[in-house]
Amino acid sequence: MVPPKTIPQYRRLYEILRKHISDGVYTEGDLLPSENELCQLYGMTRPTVRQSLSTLANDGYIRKHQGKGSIVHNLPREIGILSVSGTTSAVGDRKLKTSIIIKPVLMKWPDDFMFPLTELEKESGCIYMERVRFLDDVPIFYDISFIANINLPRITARQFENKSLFRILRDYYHIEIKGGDQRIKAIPATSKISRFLHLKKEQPVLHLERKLETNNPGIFLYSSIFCNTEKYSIFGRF
Amino acid sequence: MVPPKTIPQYRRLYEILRKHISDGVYTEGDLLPSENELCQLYGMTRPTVRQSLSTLANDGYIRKHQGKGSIVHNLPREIGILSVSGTTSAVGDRKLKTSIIIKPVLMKWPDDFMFPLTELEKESGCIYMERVRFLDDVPIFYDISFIANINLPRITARQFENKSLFRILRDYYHIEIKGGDQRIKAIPATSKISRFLHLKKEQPVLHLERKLETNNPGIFLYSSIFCNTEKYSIFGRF
DNA sequence: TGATTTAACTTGTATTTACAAGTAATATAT
DNA sequence: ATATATTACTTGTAAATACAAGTTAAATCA
Repeated sequence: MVPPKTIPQYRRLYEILRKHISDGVYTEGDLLPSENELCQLYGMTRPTVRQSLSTLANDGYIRKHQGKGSIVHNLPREIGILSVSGTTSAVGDRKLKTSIIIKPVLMKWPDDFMFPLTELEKESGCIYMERVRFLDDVPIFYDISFIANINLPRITARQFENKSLFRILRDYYHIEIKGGDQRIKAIPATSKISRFLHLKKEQPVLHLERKLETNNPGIFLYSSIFCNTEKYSIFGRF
Repeated sequence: MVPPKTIPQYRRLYEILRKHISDGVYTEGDLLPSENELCQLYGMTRPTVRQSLSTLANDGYIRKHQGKGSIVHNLPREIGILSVSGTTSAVGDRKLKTSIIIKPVLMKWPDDFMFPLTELEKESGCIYMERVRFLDDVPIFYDISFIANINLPRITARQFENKSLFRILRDYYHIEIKGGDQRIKAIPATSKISRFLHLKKEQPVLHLERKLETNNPGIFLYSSIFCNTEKYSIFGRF
């Protein structure tokens, strides 16, 4: 479905080590093999290995200490669900069940949209959808997503039930999320939000407004996410 | 006060470019000089220049596009105040005025502390302080800070009025913040919080619980921050 | 003119080499 | 036995080099 790309070596090692950490091969506090050992083990040179390790450190999986080594720092993502920095960690996503509130529809952009739009985006209209995501049958996220209707044929006809929006975009349209900005606020739940998240009205919810960048320079994915943080928190690293 | 250290070249270039961006020498959307040009301009090799640029990209100051170049992305930190990822950006700190609620005092750690503590930390007791930070005379942050009382002679006697806690720690005790974890929640304001942040009781506030790491492996700085996000948001990048 | 190819850029990935600086355990001297 | 110095690790910084891959604009061809 997607053209097979050659994965860079440093990325390969990154994925291997990340998997080992989340699988528990290495656990909290463990010392990773030294950079030179990793070079030998995986047949790479040190700069390449270092690129893997610095990405891992950036995403919060390890801490590097000069003279000591790389120490595993597996913060409890499974509970924290959503990482604020670093890759949007599909880790926590595994346990999330998604239910579609409004299937993808084509519509005009809202007036006073949360982020400024380019002319191209404005005149293209947007694909709109609403979802609620559950953890252990408790609603945690109420997501509203927007994406400009540019080069997305038949997207409103796709099956979103089991696949994430990210996967649909990647598999059918070769659109990959590369990063983004977000704003975070605490707001009182509106009646709509409280209904979807099973909360009382006016109860505090976390509101994230995100602009995600893709490998296609003109195409952004916008989302407005309301989180029930009564039981779970959002994690971040810096 | 602090022993002068040699600053790495890549760090030097990072600071120069960061300053240029926040000073407006380069503005949003501008193309930075190419890597090779920067090499010539500052007499470094490309790997060194690239290290500067990737740090800038990580902190959200630029976006890199293969084949195009590095594009300035100066998100409005001045309004956003506090960055969630990246260096804790003293940028926004400049405009913040601090008022001390409780001067640093030595006390026992609270029971049920927000993060697990080491034995050494527990038996050392903690330095405790409370502050409120204002932007344009509007209270934005209510900070509660904890730090283990290890190798911090006379800290309770220091003048905190104009200096940030970070600066005190760095200048007098050679303690540098290297990174950290945080949890984010939306909670209703308690009466205490609402008083300090000039909000109504039960109004939503953002609650950040942070564990900051220092260059001293055993010493962490903990803080519990309550944010008034009515007018301003917290920014993040990922 | 208009479409296509080419060339000249840009950043991305990777190797090799060298030395600096921090850490920890071992060996040595007192 | 206790400091002190050495040594053998670790990661950090930096250079020089090469080619891959994406972008853009100029040159070429129809």
